[in-house]
Amino acid sequence: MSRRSGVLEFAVLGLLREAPMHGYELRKRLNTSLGVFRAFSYGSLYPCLKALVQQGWLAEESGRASDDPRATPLTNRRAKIVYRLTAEGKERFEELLAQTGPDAWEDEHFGVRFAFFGQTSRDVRMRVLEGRRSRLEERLAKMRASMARTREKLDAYTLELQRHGMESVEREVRWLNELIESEREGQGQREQRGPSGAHERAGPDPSDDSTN
Amino acid sequence: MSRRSGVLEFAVLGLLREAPMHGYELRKRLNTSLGVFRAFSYGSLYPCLKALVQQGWLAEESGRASDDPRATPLTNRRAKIVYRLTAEGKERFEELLAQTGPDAWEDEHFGVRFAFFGQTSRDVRMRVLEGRRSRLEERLAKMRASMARTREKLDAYTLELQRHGMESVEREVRWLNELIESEREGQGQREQRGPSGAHERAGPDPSDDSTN
DNA sequence: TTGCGATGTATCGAGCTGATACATCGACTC
DNA sequence: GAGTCGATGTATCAGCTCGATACATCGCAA
Repeated sequence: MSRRSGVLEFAVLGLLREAPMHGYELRKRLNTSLGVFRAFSYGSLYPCLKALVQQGWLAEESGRASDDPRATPLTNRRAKIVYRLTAEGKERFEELLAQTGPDAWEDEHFGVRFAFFGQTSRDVRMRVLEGRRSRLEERLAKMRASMARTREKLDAYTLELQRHGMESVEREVRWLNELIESEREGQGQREQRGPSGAHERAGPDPSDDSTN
Repeated sequence: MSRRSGVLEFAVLGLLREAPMHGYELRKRLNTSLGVFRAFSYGSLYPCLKALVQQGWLAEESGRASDDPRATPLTNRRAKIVYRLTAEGKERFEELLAQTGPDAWEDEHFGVRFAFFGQTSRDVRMRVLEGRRSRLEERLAKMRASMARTREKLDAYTLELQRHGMESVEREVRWLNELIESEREGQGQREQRGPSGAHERAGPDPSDDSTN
């Protein structure tokens, strides 16, 4: 339950806060909603769920189809194990939400933190966004220094790769700037639940309205 | 030596092709030159080096500072172990370079492959670039479908995260398009060693000319 | 009724990371 | 010249993650 699985813990608690769920669905949500940046496997998820139950933050609501007390998840006809957030788990999540330490803006954590921004205060959001931005600016500085140092020695393709990498980071900084600006504008007004139209762009192609 | 370490193997062979090096320097190069996308730790590198020596692709040129035959890396005053590519290793690298299978355009491999584009033929470059592009377009299609399916159910921040993620992928596709176009333009002309000015942008801030 | 893909829980080997240990070197300070 | 500090350099390990896989049921369609 260290660095990486801390993210998983956070995401699981956050998702279960909205509604009880079983492992399979939890994993699907993780890898679609939040999963553009992160992917988790069953090999991580199931042990994590067990650990969270152990901690008392989750409770199992075994949806047994059979009354047979001998039934186990393997022998039982259909053994969904539904997980529900306990009061302690809710507290734990609030606690994690309020944390704005450096962990919150590292690559591994930031995406998931952002996905749950709607459940926290603007103070916290601002701190995380600004922390992330300064983290990326540090990285940019290093990349620039490194490129200045090595630019002559490098292959054209290697250079192009570095250029593209740097542009990606620069782009993310611009994105953060817009978000921060958007949070600032919201100040004093009603407590709003999202970035205020920093991007008013068109949605995905409406011809693709598959409900599949 | 499977999926992931295959990347490390490739990168090590490629770097040593230019010049013999010892582990420490190898790792520095890995995490600056190619390292915008990937990072490798000693825990991966040293075992990999040993395995490559085992395979006969690398040879150790122990730069012993002492003549004492009892000297080991630990007791010796300064035990650099310089690795050199053998003829077999060179062959192996050519073989890997020529591979254009699906592996070559997955997230883990593509960056490193690209960094060594200068050492391969345009045919191979085209296949890898186009493979990568279609891979990303698949992903885009899935993301669009997923967004169309869930857009109403989602929090504004989650949506914004997905939007940003999708834009990142779209941006990479545009980059690939430019590169492919650039390779096509080079067709028939001299075998050129890099992307032909798809990006003529200014370099990093020239005020930062630290030689450090 | 047979086959297939989605749903669902669970485990394992292989591999990677961050931390750490140990040791030397050059440069700097006091 | 003694002490400190950061860079250089090799090496290992606990802990964690992933991809693959096993097993079982369900719904559906040919």
